[in-house]
Amino acid sequence: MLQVPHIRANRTEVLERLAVKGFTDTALIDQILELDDRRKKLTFQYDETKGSVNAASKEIGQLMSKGQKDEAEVRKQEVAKLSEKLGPIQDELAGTEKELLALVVRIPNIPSPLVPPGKTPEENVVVMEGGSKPNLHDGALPHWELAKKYNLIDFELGTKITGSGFPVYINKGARLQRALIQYFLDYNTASGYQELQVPHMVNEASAYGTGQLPDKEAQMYVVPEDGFYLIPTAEVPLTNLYRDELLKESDLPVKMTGYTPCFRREAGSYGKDVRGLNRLHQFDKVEVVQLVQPEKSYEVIDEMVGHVERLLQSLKLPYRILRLCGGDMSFTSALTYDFEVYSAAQQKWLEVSSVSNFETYQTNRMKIRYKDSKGKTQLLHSLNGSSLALPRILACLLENFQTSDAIALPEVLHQYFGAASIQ
RNA sequence: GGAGAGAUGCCUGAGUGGCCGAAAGGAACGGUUUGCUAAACCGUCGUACGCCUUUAAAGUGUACCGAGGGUUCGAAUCCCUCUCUCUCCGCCA
Repeated sequence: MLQVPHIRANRTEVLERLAVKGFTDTALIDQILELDDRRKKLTFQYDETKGSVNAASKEIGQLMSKGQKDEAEVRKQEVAKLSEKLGPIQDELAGTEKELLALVVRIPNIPSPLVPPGKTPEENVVVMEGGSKPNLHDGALPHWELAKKYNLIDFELGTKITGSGFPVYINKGARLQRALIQYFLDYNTASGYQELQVPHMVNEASAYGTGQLPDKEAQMYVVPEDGFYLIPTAEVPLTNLYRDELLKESDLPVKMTGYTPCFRREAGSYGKDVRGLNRLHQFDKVEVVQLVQPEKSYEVIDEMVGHVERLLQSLKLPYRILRLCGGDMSFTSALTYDFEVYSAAQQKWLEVSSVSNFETYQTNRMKIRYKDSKGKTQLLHSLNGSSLALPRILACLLENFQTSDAIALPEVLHQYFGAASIQ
């Protein structure tokens, strides 16, 4: 969430920038500033009153120890009266703070000046296109047909044991998936990311910390009996590892990577977009997360984009990088690059990674801070990206590298997969 | 799941109603000393939110001793609820 003092100091600019994301609720901003004023006034009132009570209480203690009981009794009566005022102030203050928080979380992150204007995905800016689209032979198949032909994935079986959107990977399909995970993790750790295995369920505080709650509750699977949420991405547990931490500058940058399954309800999805591996309720993903000094985060996002780009290049997949426009980027992001790979048989681009800088939006909520060289405590910037989401990569590998009687895998995978092709 | 013990600052650990934002030791940081390392000595060593202030610093107030409530003029300390950790037993990959 945004920092109220920042909104106060830059009200006009904040509003201008938020408009890029389609946020124009000036009234909300002003309401927040008013509530914050009230909060300050009440805090002052409470502190003053409580200060008097504390001082008087100390006197009573001294009177008692001197044996002046009568005088102490008189003072007690006075202080009790003063104390009575405290309760209502405290209640009002708590109410104000709660109300304030509820409003502040409704403001999206401020888009960076790099964010192009626009409302729809069509207005995203292609900043890079790489690799080349294959010329498929006649009778080339979409990946769900290939998965059947080579017995790699059984979608019906998944439906039987769980439901649609939960495929079962079989034999070489399972092995290829494992090879990709291994390759991606190795690739990330070679760049200095620390590998972590984290829980696949998180508590409410964690889901709140990265912004899944309160807004996106409907997108998550919930275990109500234990108050847990199945993670929609490794970003949630990984970033929350540092919740409420105060880091030293020497701890930075924090670079983490982890493989996890991701669970998404995808309520409202339907149609051909969900065909095959295009959109699943459970899928595997390797994620990278960084926590860095504010002045470095835009340098770091470029570095992360380059990191993911080289990974895609190594897989020999045609890809493009989009800088998302204000209307298409997520609520919590300040700048996002999406990576898409070309699914040759479906003849469409599939998103396989999303690299974002959240600046202090997440860390303010999670209180992830560090002490800078001057000894000043300030919020870190958080960034994350996928490197990479598995199913769509798998789909593109199958489709793009198919021949009439095999799938010829890119070279980097041969060793991990244990073969050069799927027959 | 049953029984018991516990939760204090970066760590260890004292504190059972006012003199406690909190002893002591360690770590860390700064300095002095030093041929180097080490040691010794001196100093610093929480966070948040207010107020004051031209920003900052300084100053000052309030809150925080697992979380939430309660008793009291006054709570780390007493009471209630919850969460978590540890030990033993049971169960188990």
